Amino acid sequence: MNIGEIAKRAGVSRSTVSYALSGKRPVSAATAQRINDVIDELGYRPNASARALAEGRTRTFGLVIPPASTRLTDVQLAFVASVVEAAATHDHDVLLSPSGGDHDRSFERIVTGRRVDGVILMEILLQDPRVDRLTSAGLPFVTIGHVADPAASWWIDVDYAGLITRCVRHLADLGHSDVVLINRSDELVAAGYGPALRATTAFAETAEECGITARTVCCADEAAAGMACVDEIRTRWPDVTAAVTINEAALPGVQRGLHRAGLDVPRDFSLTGVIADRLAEDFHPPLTAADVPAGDMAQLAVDLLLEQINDPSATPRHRMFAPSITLRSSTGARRRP
Amino acid sequence: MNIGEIAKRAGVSRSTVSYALSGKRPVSAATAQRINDVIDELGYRPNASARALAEGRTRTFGLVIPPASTRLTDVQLAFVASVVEAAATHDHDVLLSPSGGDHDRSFERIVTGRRVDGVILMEILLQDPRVDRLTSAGLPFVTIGHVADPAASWWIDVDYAGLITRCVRHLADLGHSDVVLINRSDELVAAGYGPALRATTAFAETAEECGITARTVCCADEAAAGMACVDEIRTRWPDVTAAVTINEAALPGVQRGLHRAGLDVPRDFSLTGVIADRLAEDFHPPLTAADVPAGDMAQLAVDLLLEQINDPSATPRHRMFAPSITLRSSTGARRRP
DNA sequence: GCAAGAGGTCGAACCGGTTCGACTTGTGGA
DNA sequence: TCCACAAGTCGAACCGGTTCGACCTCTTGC
Repeated sequence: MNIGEIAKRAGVSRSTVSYALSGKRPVSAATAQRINDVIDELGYRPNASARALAEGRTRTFGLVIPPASTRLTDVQLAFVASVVEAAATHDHDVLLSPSGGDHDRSFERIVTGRRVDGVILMEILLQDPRVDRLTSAGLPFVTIGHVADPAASWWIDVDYAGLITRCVRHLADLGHSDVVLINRSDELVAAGYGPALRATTAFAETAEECGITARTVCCADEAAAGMACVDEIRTRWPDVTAAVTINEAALPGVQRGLHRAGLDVPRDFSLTGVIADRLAEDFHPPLTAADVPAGDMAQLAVDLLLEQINDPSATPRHRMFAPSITLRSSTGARRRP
Repeated sequence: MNIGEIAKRAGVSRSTVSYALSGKRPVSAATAQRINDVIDELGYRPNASARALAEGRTRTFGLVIPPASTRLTDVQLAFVASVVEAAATHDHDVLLSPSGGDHDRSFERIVTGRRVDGVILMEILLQDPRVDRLTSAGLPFVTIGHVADPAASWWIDVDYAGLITRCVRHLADLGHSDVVLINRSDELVAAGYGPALRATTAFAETAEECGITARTVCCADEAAAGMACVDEIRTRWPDVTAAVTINEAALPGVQRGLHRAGLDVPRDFSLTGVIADRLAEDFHPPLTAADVPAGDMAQLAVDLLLEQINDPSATPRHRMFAPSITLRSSTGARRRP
């Protein structure tokens, strides 16, 4: 069931079979027909490892996901699924590699072992050792989020700053004068996670511009933390009447915390942020939020990666996504007591 | 940066380098030292494709997931993450393949191209063409869920029948006499999705045994359907006071539907079923449910697959998981009107 | 003192593809 | 009529590893 067997049965040489399959050199119609008949009869498909070895490309991408310990958010999950789908349309496969934590062996294996032609890195930090590693290994990659020097690499990002600005303005327009940003975890902020930093800055700036009071709180990526976070907000800043969040995973807890505190959304408290559309719609009430276009981002990430693989000397391209904010029903005018 | 280069610099033959690396034949301490020095200096790692070609094994598993269009449930997501992690501890990688929809090219590529040493199949049907395909290709595989002839293949499953039975008895003990099973989608049931069928049967049988009235309704895997489903239940069978579900994805909608109908859980309506623990805990109120041990299942799936790969003639093994039901606060005594 | 066997190393073959150079044959233009 | 060139095919080299058989040397046991 290898190419030699096909060649023998079709009465041609191995190279002719290869050319018939790839079309890189002309093959007579009669020969091609005979070869195809044999292939169909035997259900032959070339061995991927052999092909990869000879061609020097594996037709596989690596997708580096956050470690399994941190549960994937809805946006991330949608992104992963879409990457696999987009890769499939280009006849490529996707190798998963959890990163951070102890799983750096997996990352190393993929990078050094030449298992993949390129890598998509999720959740990168402003200073990310994995980026340096890929650069020194000369392996094409696209990051979700950008690093210190935006012009030097290929990336896709969400304009967190712009979105947060719009969320804050929206709340200010509704009359809120004390708002809080529910950020992602302390550790992530400390590690230099771009979206968290940009959100913080934009939040503070826009609040000042609108003349309203801004508070910020970090919250681990889990429901329990979200609940605790609401308690913290209530006790530290009882005047806060609205929250903006980029922490999807904490949302169920936030919701529960508000409910337990006897606060109705949006009557007593407004809630908005950057949230996957499916999640935002599933909430009750449905959340006014910036819907991250995970599918489009995945598609583009794959396209950029392929572009880079096909032309290693191409100049880096990138793209900032600025999704619009969808008005649903979790934000409302501030009630004047 | 290939094995020949290492050999040259260390002043030995390529085979000696190979043996030094694999330990399959003894190499003198001095030689080994020299080779390792060179390897460290150059940061050499063997090319995965070449190794796969020579060894006849790729050290990669295929994980066949439901297509991207159907959003993964929490249990499924946890399972995927755990499979990747378990594979990593054995120095294996995981190739993702969405299947079921149009993406069977991806499945075919993985199977026929010998890209993987074995496959883990999620969400299989009682009659599943992919199982036949893998069998005829002679590729080791483990299924999550079992097929018609349980003794003939390797699988892991959750004892849906047993769990549903316990859920129903639990509700019966609490005094409920009209209960409904919120099953997964019509299509899945029609396609012969095992868990859905077993749940249906067990539900009906246990209800009869307990002398209570049982209703069953199918519900698509999404929140909106869950909400519609509650409406349907309320209008068709107003006497129903409790629900058992195996449909995680519909839960947010079910919850919202109950809330809109003015029903408090568990005061007016009890809710239980087979649900990922994290999801059950994040609900309000937290759900009394059978917690599917996704992590353990993933670990075992990987172990079984490796066992099969290492000894293709081994007799099939399987395991039925019967998680216990965790009492939380979504079930309560039926209120006698 | 010698055979048996273990330790250590090498060269060559092999895994299953792709690709290059060369060869043959047929065709059209000068 | 002859040449140039395209079409069609083949054999060999190559990609980067692993593994087998053979060889040499040094112990060890009888």
